[in-house]
Amino acid sequence: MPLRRKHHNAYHHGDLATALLQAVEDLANKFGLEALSLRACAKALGVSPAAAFKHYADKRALLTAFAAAALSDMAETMQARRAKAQAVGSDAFLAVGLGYIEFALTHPAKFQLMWRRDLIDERDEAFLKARDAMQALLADGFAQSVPDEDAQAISPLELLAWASVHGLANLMIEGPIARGQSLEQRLNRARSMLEALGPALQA
Amino acid sequence: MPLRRKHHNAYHHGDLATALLQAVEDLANKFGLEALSLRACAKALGVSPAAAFKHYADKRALLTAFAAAALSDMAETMQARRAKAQAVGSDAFLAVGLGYIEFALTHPAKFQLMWRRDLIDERDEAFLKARDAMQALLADGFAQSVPDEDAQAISPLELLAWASVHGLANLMIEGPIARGQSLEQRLNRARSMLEALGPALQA
DNA sequence: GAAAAAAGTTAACACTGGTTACATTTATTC
DNA sequence: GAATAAATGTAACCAGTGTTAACTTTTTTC
Repeated sequence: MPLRRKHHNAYHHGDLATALLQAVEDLANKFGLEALSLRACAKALGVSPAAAFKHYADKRALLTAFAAAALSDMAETMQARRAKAQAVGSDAFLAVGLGYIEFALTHPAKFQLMWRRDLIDERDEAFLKARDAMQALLADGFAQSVPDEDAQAISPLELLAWASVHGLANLMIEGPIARGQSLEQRLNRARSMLEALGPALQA
Repeated sequence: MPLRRKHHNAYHHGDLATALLQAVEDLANKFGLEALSLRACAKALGVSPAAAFKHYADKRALLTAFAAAALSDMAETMQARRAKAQAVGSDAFLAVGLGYIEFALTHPAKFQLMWRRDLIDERDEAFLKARDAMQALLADGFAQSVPDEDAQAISPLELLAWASVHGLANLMIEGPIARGQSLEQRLNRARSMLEALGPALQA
């Protein structure tokens, strides 16, 4: 049964637009990105397949909106981690890197969809804005000790940091690393990896 | 027109089993993994859609065979790189890492499909064998200076090396890094990244 | 309260894709 | 050269998907 809110009964869903975004996440997490379909989302919400088109032009538009929101989410999470670390005085780099990996592991659908060029519209303004914002945050968080000549360019060290957390997230989500282990165990391995990266950052 | 070989005319293809593997690669590289279908492969080979089932139980079996071959290919490539580097006396670690990335960039279909748990049968013996072989090769190539207590376990340093090349490959293939740049330019960035990793390996 | 807008439903279309049953053609075996 | 096996084609089935058109119900507007 859908929730009933002020001014909304069973016929009018209330906020189908955001409910669809949630359905995308739920179904993608349960059955995988490839099994995702508009019809499945509609069915999960108890709504007709055609209803989605009143809120999104097509499937790609829905997934693009989802990806943009996912990017913002991720950026927000990492920003919070960095701020917290700076406040406490602990390693901000480690906090950002771990935040990246933890977000990916706890929100696999969001993390995976935001890279799927075949499923989303990369020219979408909101999406591009969100992606640039996260990229800037990454460069900022990863390269605090490394002075950038060009703020746009990504230095080898920044790239190393980004690639290693990105790669570990992928290896853990769809690869053979740490399969079947708990989130804590995985994060411990991630922390070890990031600590091993330390010497490269001072050099 | 299909090639005609000894004892094979247009009706009997000759070696449809391996031709299908090639078709998988070609179509995946051209149109992406998601656009891949048995029918498209059959059409590309000028063969009926049903013909594939005489050689593979189903679509998944074909893709699994492809993934297993891809893993063997990749392992072979990296082994060759390592041997060459050792013969010349250059950095074997760098050679293996660059080999990983170059293989991924020049054979994106192979690289991407071998991680797609939703498309292949991970319990397949040939596939598992190939994956274990590559994993062993990676650990061996990446961790020459790092003594392993447990040969099965992957040390933080090994993980760092693997994750960074894996991540960079992914960021370059489907991510926003080095988009539109030539293979050489990309490999240069990869080399810079790997060189930045150097200090971590000596520590 | 009537008119218009918004949100949903129903029903269908068009297409794709994997898969199978059965007939047909070529290759191999004895 | 006949019999058998192997390889392919034909045709269809069936389930699923995105999408649209036309109609209905609720909400908002004036």
